[in-house]
Amino acid sequence: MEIFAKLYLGDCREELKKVEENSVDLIFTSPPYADSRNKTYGGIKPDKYVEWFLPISEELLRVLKSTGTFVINIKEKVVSGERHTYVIELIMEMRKQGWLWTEEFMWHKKNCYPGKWPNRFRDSWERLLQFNKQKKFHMYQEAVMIPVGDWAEDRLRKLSSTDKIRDNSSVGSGFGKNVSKWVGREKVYPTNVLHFATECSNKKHSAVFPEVLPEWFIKLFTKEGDIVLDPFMGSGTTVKVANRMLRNAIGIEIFPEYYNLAKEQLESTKLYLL
Amino acid sequence: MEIFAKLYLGDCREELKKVEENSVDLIFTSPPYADSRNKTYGGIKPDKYVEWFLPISEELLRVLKSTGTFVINIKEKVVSGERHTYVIELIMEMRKQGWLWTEEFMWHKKNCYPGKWPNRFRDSWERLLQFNKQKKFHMYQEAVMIPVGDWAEDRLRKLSSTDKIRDNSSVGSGFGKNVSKWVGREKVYPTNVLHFATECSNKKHSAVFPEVLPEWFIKLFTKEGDIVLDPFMGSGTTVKVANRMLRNAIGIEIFPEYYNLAKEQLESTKLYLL
DNA sequence: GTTCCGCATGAATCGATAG
DNA sequence: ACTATCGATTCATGCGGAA
Repeated sequence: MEIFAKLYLGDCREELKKVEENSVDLIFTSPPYADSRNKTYGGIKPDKYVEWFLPISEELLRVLKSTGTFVINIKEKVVSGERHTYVIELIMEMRKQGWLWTEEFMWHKKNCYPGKWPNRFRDSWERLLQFNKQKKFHMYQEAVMIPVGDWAEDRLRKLSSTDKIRDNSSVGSGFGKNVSKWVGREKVYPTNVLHFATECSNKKHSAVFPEVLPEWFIKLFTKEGDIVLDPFMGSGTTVKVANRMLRNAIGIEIFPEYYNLAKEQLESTKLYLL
Repeated sequence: MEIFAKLYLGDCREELKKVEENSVDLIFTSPPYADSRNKTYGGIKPDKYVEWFLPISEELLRVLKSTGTFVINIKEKVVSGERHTYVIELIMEMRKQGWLWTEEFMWHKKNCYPGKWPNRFRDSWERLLQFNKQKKFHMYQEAVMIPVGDWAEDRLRKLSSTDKIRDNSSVGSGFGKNVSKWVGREKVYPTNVLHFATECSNKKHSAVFPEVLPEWFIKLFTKEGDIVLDPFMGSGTTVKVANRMLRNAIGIEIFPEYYNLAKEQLESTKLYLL
């Protein structure tokens, strides 16, 4: 099977027009949060966030297959002591565009940012909003089943990325090495709460989310040969994981430095696939 | 110290009028979810939920002290394949009433209800929305500190003596440099994600939330002798826990059977206090 | 070849200070 | 009064070099 990765350098509001309608199986993305990544996206103000995003979600609605899924990773920031409402406003407005707000998954970040304040604790969770175009969509629940018992989460978390790469070819999907240890164990379906640590530490580039996050949703909502889109590619975590899992990938990134980084990483993934 | 428990039988829209304004330190409640508990509040339809709740939150705003906190345990249900929007609409509307949406805590239900559906997984989290009347409110963070993570045990135990002596002034403000700061520390502040199992005991009445849930918020937002209010008392979990923790309690319940159950349970708590 | 330890680094938030 | 910048505060993780 020939797997492609199409990368576009530019503003996704423009670049998305090049993507064919009803062609994408899964959109997984983490758009710049309000007031962050100022240099690349001009630092969207919280009050302007919905207005800024709606034209993009309109395009995403166009390119997604009717059976496809859109998963967006987002969290509202605190503005003058309050949680801002732009995320929940966005949900309301996207529904007016025709999106169905199917589910809200919870990403529990085990290693959240530290800090102490007189009026709040550390924020250790983010939203993963699932949107669909219709009630019936493709979902491969068996692909993300987990062994009974809570030890599984720990095992998965501690697998190094090299371990995962090495064994992917033989297993075809996901978490590789430890699969052998699951044989004979009873498996259950997971819940809508995901426990993953962020990848910080001193790598050359640290992504905003760990590879296991897009991996989980790619397994759940696509099969091999499907098309995965990330309109805010960043350093290309989603695209890279998609290709490794034998899904086609489309990535858009406005910032040349990130775009090039993504391209480099894809090269090494390609070599691995051969 | 004399601790009271005032229980009212009736519709909280009426009974709340009997509560003095600016008198309550913490409101902790889990209102009937849309379409559930049909017999008590007439089975509020999801589309009417906000409209139904706003007069109540208006009264709650009146009775709460300016330094007090309102915590509401709620989760939107699925209606025709979508998460309904009544919860996020409620947030928007309560802000118009003057409430500040300070924070959204996450209750991760470790043993959530079993089940399987073709297009979604088990729902294992609920929202705990924190509202306040002003930016400054009472919060006793030290009361809910938790043991430090396992990482510390392994690592700090073996710190060399030079590491322990090393002063931080020479290195600047780097937190990581200064590991010695963590020697002897056993407690850290929690995050905004709470991991509590639901109580599935075989009592006659199963509460909608475990006792540790109101306990955690009562510890965090009140001190002994303060007043805790639950306008949807149910079988009285919040009221009972409050009294046991030497906080005064006010509870309102519309359904006589629950009201009586709460009264019974309070009697035994009283005996315990003596 | 393990295990152990030093260390940088996070989608943070508040309060004070400065323009 | 309203915005921009800066310092202070705080944990958990994985990499890489050392034992």
